[in-house]
Amino acid sequence: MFKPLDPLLHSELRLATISLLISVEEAEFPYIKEQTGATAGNLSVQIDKLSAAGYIEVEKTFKGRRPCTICRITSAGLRAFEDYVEALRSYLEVKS
Amino acid sequence: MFKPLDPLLHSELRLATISLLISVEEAEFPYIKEQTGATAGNLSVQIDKLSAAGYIEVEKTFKGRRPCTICRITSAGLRAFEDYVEALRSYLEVKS
DNA sequence: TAAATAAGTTTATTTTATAAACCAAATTAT
DNA sequence: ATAATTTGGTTTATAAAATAAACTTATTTA
Repeated sequence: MFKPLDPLLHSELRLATISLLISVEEAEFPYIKEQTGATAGNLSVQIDKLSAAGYIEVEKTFKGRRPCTICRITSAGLRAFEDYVEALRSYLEVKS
Repeated sequence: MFKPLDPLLHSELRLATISLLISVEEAEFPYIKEQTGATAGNLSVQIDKLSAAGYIEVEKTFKGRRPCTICRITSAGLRAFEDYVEALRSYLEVKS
């Protein structure tokens, strides 16, 4: 009846982050922070979790001499998102 | 960009419960328990929260001499669900 | 050169979800 | 008849999560 919802994606900030990364090739930490309205600490933690799950890949480089964290969605992340959306349908669709 | 998600509905079991109640006029505790696969304790807690928020109304009666808890969605609950679904779209839709 | 800002990370706190334990009444088995 | 089990829950305790607060290091700007 109700399909289980991947707890890694069923989180407002992580879902927003993945949603963002889907349409954007790659994104830097401050951009994600700005678009989601998250605090840096919260975002840092959630990015770590998405990364640990293999849903995104994180590249830590430098821009000049400032740190620069770049995130990209992985194919596993994309698949997980699609599965999540599919599972959500079981909750949102009107039953006859 | 991303609309906030009502934390009361952004919970697997509470969302399933509301989703069920939308299509069903009313439902008894054991039925919701069976359909959602929840434990009685967990369901009891989540029903209380939905009730405290005014999203459902709970009628505690008896069936013969056994307790019988009947739940119905309220108009506030229906509206909250619709708002939640609308907010979710901002996370699920493909951005140009 | 002192203060403020940027870009994060780490740690602590609060909330939440969930499960475990419990209760009362009714039913079934011995 | 009474002991064990099931039904229909509630209450309390525990585990996990989200979030914020504090901190670090380097860089600008006043």
